Amino acid sequence: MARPQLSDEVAAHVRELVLTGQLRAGEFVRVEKLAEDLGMSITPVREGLLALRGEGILTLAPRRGFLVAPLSEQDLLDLFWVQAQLAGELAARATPLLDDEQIAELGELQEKLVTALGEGDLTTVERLNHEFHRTVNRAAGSTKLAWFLKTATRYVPLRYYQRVGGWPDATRHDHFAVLEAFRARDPEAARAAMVEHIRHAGRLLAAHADLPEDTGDGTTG
Amino acid sequence: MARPQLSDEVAAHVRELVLTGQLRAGEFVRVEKLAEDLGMSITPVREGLLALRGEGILTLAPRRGFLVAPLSEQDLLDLFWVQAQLAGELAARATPLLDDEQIAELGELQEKLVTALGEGDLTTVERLNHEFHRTVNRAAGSTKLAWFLKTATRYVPLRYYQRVGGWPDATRHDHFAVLEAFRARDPEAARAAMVEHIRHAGRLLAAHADLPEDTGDGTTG
DNA sequence: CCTCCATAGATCATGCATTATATTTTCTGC
DNA sequence: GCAGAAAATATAATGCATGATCTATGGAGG
Repeated sequence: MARPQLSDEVAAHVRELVLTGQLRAGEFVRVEKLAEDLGMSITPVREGLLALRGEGILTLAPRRGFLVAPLSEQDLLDLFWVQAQLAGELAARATPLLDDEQIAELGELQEKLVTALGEGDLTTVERLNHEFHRTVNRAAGSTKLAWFLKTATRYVPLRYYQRVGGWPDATRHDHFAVLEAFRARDPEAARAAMVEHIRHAGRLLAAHADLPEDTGDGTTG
Repeated sequence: MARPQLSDEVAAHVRELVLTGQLRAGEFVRVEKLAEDLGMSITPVREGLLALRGEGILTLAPRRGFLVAPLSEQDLLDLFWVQAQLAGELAARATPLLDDEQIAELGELQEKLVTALGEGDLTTVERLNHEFHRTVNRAAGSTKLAWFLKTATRYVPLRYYQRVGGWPDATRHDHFAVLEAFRARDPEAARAAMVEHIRHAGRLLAAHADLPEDTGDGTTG
């Protein structure tokens, strides 16, 4: 697979630029320049930017161009609130659906995570964390909830968690609580543990990111 | 404004086709045919379809085309669950932010709604319902929560509520409960009333729509 | 049953018309 | 004659149409 779907490449590229602060709120995203930078024509670039508008990351001023939507610290907390509610519901739903084998698998993932953390291999920690959550969310079996969760998660830059102080330790701690709830087959405990886990991560990330306190305008696009 | 953004027109058009069942799950959406039907070129059509993929309504099979994503009755209930959580949170946040004037305005909207309902003017009922919610959601002042709510709401076909038996009466009843919570300045009561209102609407809509019980596959796109 | 080829369709590149913004010019009032 | 505003022009970038390329599918032939 050489380069499937150039527009996806554009979306991923620009999303990173925005979330890492290389493109700042209010700035215009020039189609032609992007096309040149990425070595492609403007058509797929425009398509990718339209997709990002759909994600709420860009806004479109007709005949003026695409510009970066404002993102305040409160926005980030709100996004994590959404993530927490969704991940909590998925964990609760997954609880009665997880069989012994799957719970054992989650336990193994967590063991590996602890090991990697001991070795300071944060990239592996982040990968295992991702797998842990993916296993839970798939088990819950709700396409639409998973879709919303994925959308909320897109606001976290790639490979970002490992750079956030305190996150790896928090993850180790929080996952044990989630696992325990699964083993006890207690859906509401699983929900509570998962909600707390996500909000925990959100607080750490919001404190780490350098964002304005609030954007002031209630623009929805 | 003659025809701003053809791709938006495409997205709205196809969204309606899908949600009203004129395009069914698994069917391919042919770009060229759509372009001819709507009297435009294939470029904006493709752009519109990419936007719908971003909404989770279509999926993209590379080099094969766009096809309608499956939507089960459970999916619809899940979407309303999301809607309910978000609308509830927004109502709770709005409660301390609404001033007397805004609450009075909501009361007036509700009075007009009752009147319109008495006259059997369901189109006006739906419009007033929309205004009622919009007022609350704007007052809450969270761009991101509002964005997710809007996205979840897009799965309800336009002018659909008025065709759902029992919805108008349910709305009249439920809105009073929400209003009372606002007047009592009780955020949690407002949340509970709003959650119940949305879930109520969701149950009615799911019962009205003719959808498969479950799609079986856990495809997320 | 496997291979090769024809065809339909998606995907991307390019070009043109349209529109918003910046700049310059012209007009008006003092 | 000069300052400021309004109008006209120039420039730049979007938005759409068209055309070329590439890929996946279905069927004929081995």
